[in-house]
Amino acid sequence: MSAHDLDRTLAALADPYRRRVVDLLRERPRRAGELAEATRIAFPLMSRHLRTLRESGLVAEDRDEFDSRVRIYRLRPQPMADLKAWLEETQVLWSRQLAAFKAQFPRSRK
Amino acid sequence: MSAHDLDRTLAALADPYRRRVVDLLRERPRRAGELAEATRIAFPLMSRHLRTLRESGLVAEDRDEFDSRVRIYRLRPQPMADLKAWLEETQVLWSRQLAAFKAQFPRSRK
DNA sequence: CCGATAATTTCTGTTTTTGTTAATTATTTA
DNA sequence: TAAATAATTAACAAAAACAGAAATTATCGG
Repeated sequence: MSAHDLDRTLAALADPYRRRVVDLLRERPRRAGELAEATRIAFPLMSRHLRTLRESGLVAEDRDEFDSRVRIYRLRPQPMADLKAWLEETQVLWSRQLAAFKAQFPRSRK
Repeated sequence: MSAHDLDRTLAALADPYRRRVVDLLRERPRRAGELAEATRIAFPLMSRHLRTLRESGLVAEDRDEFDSRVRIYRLRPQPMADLKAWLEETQVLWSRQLAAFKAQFPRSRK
């Protein structure tokens, strides 16, 4: 996972509509049209947001097995897992900072 | 923590320079000028990125105790903790999806 | 094959964000 | 108090992201 990937993930998640889509998809996969209606935006607009999400790797598209006009979107776990890993790394370095700080003032303040 | 806050956090993190700053700050607090030099960008540009980070709540600014021209930036934990919580919520809903899916096909595929 | 449906792409104008350079503010030091 | 330093704000041009409307593609059902 490169730093560049994290950028794309974060940029994709930074839009309110797109985060709304992710919020919907984490419950279950949904059709493109369903996402547009639930979000109250025009189809073409949703379509472009979905493309952005696809290109960032956050979602994937399947076709409905009975009607292949219908595109079903689902969340892909990897990008968000990578993001979470980065956040966790931050927290590790953080607690290390805190430890170093405490070591400077060893006298506990009881 | 509102959805709006998450947007600001994500938007702030979505820029490569700003993420570089966060990467530097998670090791230890640093002076504004130090951040500009380490990132190889002009001071005014860094200054604006720092403002964005400040406004998102990701960093805070202190003055050096001996020279108050110097501004020292440090990371604030809350926004990233909130973001992590959102990611974890996603993973919970996720595993629920997976469980529901498995329940539909109870026959394990030995 | 034809009309209807699901969704995407293209085109275009607008707003936001980004980077540069110049000017400004606040503080320290001589 | 004047020069130097640390950093920010202001002004402006270039680049990118956004949203709406129209046109296009692919597939289904009769």
